[in-house]
Order: sequence, then structure tokens, then C-alpha cells
Amino acid sequence: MDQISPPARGRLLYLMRILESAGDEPLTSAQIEGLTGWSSNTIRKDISCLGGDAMGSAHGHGMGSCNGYAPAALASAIRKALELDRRRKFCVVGLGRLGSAYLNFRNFELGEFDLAAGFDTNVNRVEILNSPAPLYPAYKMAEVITRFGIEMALLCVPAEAAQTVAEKLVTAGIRGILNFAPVALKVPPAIAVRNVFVADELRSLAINMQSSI
Amino acid sequence: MDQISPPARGRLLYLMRILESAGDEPLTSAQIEGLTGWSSNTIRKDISCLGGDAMGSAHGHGMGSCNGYAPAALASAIRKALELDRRRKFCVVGLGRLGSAYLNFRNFELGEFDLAAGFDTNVNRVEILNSPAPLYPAYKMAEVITRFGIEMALLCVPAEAAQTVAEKLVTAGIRGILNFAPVALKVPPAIAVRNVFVADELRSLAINMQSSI
DNA sequence: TTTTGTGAAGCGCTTCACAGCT
DNA sequence: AGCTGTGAAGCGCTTCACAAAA
Repeated sequence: MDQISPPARGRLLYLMRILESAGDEPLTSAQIEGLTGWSSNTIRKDISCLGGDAMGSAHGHGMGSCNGYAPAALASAIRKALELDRRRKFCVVGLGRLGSAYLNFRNFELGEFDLAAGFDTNVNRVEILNSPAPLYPAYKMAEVITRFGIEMALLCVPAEAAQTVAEKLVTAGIRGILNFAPVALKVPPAIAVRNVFVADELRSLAINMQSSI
Repeated sequence: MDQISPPARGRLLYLMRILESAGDEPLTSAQIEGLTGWSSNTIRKDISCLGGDAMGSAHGHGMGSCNGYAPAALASAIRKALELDRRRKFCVVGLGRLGSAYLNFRNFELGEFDLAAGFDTNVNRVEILNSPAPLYPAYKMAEVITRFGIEMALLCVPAEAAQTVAEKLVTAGIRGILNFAPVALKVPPAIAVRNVFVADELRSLAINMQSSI
């Protein structure tokens, strides 16, 4: 396989999460089917997309037995294939309830990402909140983002401000935005955006619920 | 079209969000293409899946002109087609930073969903936090969920507790779980689960970013 | 025998192209 | 002319089925 398809990428990310909290015992594709609901065929196909060199190291216990995948080895093979084997810096923009909650996320929840800064227009919040990362007033965003080489932002500002702040982030050099404001952002196509819309997630849940009557 | 495909559902949900913050002017499929990046063909196809009767009412201004879709009418056609035209109750379980942030979401961010209750094992939090909805100690979950007819839960407990609490929610009669704990939940297939894994979203962002070099 | 890895078949989504309406 | 609605073609993902390995 040349490229890993978008659906497969999503499954592999989820699989990584399972593997990280799995033991050392090898997992067969049939067992993974039980944990995920995807067919074992799909799982094996996804894994075979990782590329031949990565596969060898993912097999069995010490040497190549063929019953199952070694969780740790498979996880790192996925990480390599998806080019996630590098730490990246992100910041939190907007330190209201949601933003300050994400300021205090534990490291194990954030994987290979490092929280490098937090921003808010309200200088009070910047001074009062305690945080594992330094906090700055919003007017310093461009400078700090450039200085620290921050690549991504969690956008946690109110809906009314989201578009304006997103544009500032883009000019500051941010390349990926995780948007929590319930607004469809308009940004240049080179900027990656992913939305976390709680209401939309609830709607998807509702749709899935009615199908399982 | 009989059934609306999963990808189309996702696009229609996002489209609803655009329509809600759009004016009264009709939007053409070409304009929507500019806002979303999806081809105008795809958009028209998605909309045609909504069913013939809904379509008539979604056209032009007052009567059927054929330049564009009337935002409000189209939004309600989507709502009807996806069977989202009913209010549903949800609760927040785990009132740490993240959970209490979601307790205080504004109504316009939640659409047709009503926050009916919050739960935490820590009785202190239950008494101290101020919230627009009543808060209860965790041992009352089953009783309150049944009494109020709560259908869904935002699961905001720590990772270690997530699986246990999820199982309690299932036996209490919850049918959909929006899981914020970075853990792959094991629940019966009849229960709908959607995960909000911030680290996975950041990983997806990182993958999208590298493709746009 | 159990389980992986993979070409090939099958199928569902997207794209295309054009008829129909205003 | 411009835009929508839609059958049909095209294509990508999933599923199947089986060879190969342990």
C-alpha cells in the first residue's frame, strides 16, 4: 500500500489507544475485532498498510511466532507509519472554563504533544490561573508562537470571537487548529482544522441510538 | 435515496451549523462549496437524500425560485431527515474541570439537548458547584437517570474510573455515551459511544498538516 | 491447526454530466 | 443564463477467500 486511507488512519489511531493500555500478551486480530467491532480482515489489512519493514518487528514475542501482534511493537510501528514519532508543541487560546480545563490535562492524556503556552485577552486570568505552562496576554500571541515554535492551537474562545482569533493564529504561523467553538471557521486551505462540536457529537449519538432499536 | 450514508450525515450536521449562523439570503451549492471545501455536486447529492417532501419547502425565498437554498428551511429539512426534531436529555458524569466546564455550556451551544443532571462521587463538589442543572452524588445515578428519562451522558471522569462508570451508566439505562476519558470503552453493542480524544484529534491534525507542505 | 498477509471480488460513496426548472 | 436534481460512470474502501508461515 502506498498511502494509508483516511478511514484506516482513524482506526489505527484508536487501535494505538487500545494497545497502549493493553498488557504484553500478543493480541490476535480476532481479539481486536472483539474490542473494536471492526472485522479481523479490516484490521489485518490496516496493519499490512504500515509497510513491510515495520511489520517484521511487530510480530510475536521474542522471535517470529505468528499468534498475534505484540502491543508495544505494533503501537510504535503505527506511530512510525503515521509519522507521529516526533514531539510537537501546542497552545491553549481562551482560558475560560473549557480552556483552563485543557491547561491542566495530564501528560499521559496528551501523548507526544507538549503544552507550551496559554493565552487570554483577560489579563487577570493570565495572572491568577495556575498552570503547568506559562500564560500570556493575547497581544503576545504572535511573538510567543514564533519564539517557541508552537505548531497547533486549542481554540477555546467564545463563539463570537472564534473567527477573529483563528485569523490571528494563522498569521502568527499556527498550522493546525483544534476548534472547540461551535462555529465553522474560514481559514486558508493550508491550515488544518478539526472541530470538536459537542452538540454535533450528541446528534451523532442520537442518530446511532435510534438505529439500534 | 433510502438511507443517508454516514459520511453524508457528518456533512449535513456540519452544514446545519453553517446554516444556523447564516443570514436569510439563499445559499447556492457553489457558495457552500466555498465554505466547506466539498464539491457542489456532493452537496446537492447530500441534500437530495433528504427526501422529496422536505425539499419543496427548502427552496428559494417565498415561492420556488431556483437560485440557492433558504438557510432556515434547509436546516429544518435536515433536522427532520435525521430525526433530530425532538429534545433529548443528557447528564454530565464527573464534575472535575472538564465536566464542570460542560455543566455551564450555553444553550445555543447545545441545540436540542437539555442538561438534566450532573453527578460526582465527591459530595463536596456536588454541594459547592453552581450549575444550571441539579447535581447529585454518584450513588443516585440510576435513580435520577430513570426518573428524568435521561438518554445520554457526557463521561468526564478520570481515565481509571471510566470503564467502571460506563458500566454503571449502561445498567442505569443510558443509551448513548460521549466519552472524554482517553480510554476505549467496552460496552454492549446496543449502546452508542462516541469518543472525544483530544490527543487523537491533535494526531489527526498533525497528519493533515504534514500533507499540506 | 491457528493466524497472518494479500490479491481479487464486491460494494458504497463520490464525481460526472446533463436534463429540467426558473 | 444560472442553478438544481439525478441517473450513470468511476473509484476507493471493505470484504472475501486462500496461500504461506509457525
